[in-house]
Amino acid sequence: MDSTAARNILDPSRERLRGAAERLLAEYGVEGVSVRAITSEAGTNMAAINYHYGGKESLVSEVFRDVARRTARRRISQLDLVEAKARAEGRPPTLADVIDAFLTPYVDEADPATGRLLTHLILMHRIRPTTWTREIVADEFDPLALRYVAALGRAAPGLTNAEVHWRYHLMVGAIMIVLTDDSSHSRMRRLSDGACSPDDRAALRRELLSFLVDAFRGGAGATAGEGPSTD
Amino acid sequence: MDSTAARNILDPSRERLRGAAERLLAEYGVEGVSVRAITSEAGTNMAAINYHYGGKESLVSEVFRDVARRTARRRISQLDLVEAKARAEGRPPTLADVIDAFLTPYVDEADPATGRLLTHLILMHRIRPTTWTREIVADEFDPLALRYVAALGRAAPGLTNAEVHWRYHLMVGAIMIVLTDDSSHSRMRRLSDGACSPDDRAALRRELLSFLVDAFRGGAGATAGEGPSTD
DNA sequence: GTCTATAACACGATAGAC
DNA sequence: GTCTATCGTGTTATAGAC
Repeated sequence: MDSTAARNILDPSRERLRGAAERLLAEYGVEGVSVRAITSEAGTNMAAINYHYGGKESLVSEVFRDVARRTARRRISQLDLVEAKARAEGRPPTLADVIDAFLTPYVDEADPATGRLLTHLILMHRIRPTTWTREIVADEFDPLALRYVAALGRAAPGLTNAEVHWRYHLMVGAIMIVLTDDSSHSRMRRLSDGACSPDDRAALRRELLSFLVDAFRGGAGATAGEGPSTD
Repeated sequence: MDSTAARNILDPSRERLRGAAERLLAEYGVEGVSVRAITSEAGTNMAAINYHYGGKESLVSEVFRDVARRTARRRISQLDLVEAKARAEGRPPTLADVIDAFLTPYVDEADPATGRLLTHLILMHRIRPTTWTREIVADEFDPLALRYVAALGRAAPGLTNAEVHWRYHLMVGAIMIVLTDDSSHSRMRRLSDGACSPDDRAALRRELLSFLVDAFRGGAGATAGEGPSTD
């Protein structure tokens, strides 16, 4: 058994392609990565990508689907956790509990590449939706979203069902923008003269949480009356 | 003077290229539109794009810069308006006034293409920042952002300077996500079973405004105390 | 100032040897 | 299962006629 054979058994080229694609996609995005770059990073030849996956698109969609599924699972189990805890204490989960559960898989991400792939997928889908981004979002995130919308609705009884839906999406947008503030050229750091930085994960979590809790709680009675004065 | 000359005087190929680029970029995005498509739409030959603009990138960056500048101007003048009105009434602008001024150029956009170009620019910059997206955002939007941050800070005295900065960016994210919910495949409509739709511009404005007013007012005293129960 | 024609290159996909 | 070599198509950029 020569060394090539040994390497291939331990880490066959199919898996190496996946790993390479995941690394490169997180850094450069779909349009920024060629099959040549992937196969070169993986140490295989170009044909391998078509042999194992049937084409670039299948490979990247598989990578993104996996990331989406992984994150959705973490979010679901996080919600299970806070709901079980609240039930054990004989109270409904608070708004902060639910929002925090939603945030945790993003903010606590040990592997930053996962977060980047995820934001990349979602923003890509917003800019130019394709069949495969639509399928991934619908398959992997729709059930998750419905569970959270239900939980948020219970925790914010002052909001109508439609309001909770609107605010769920607005929440996702807020999270996306702050997670994609490129830390080496952070716009927020520049504008705030250093007072805010996306690298400060504790602050990020704290600010997101308080912003969102405020945003979801407002509807619970406190807000009536202040419209723009032009009304 | 033949008809070609007449057409060229009234609408020279340089201008036709700009118009074509603007239309196509709004619909298909930078990576989705080729030089061939632009020149074909403009009724010129391929070389014209290099002759007049020096390349595809220069053309698209010029288009995006113009859109950014146009929107920034509208936002600034909208803020001037509410500040003047408030001053005339001897009161500071309310949170709702300021946020509504920020929203208006997006939501009331008569030309939907402008809004699409704008969200496209911003999300593109988030996914894969390039030198030219960075320059446009910094040049055209930074002064605007600082003015709004200052106005928001005055209207929400309960928030620290850093909190206002954080929330400004979170606000932008919320706006972006809801403005890019593709109306022909709206995720929000699907998840809410039709209760929310991005086509309902009045609802969009109303929900955005109430969400954001709640989010910015929360810090003004009402929020202390409710952290996630895991604290 | 505008056009045709084409250069020079990068891309993804594939055929066929091993 | 892996490789080399190449095909066909796309891209931007440019040279040169008018």
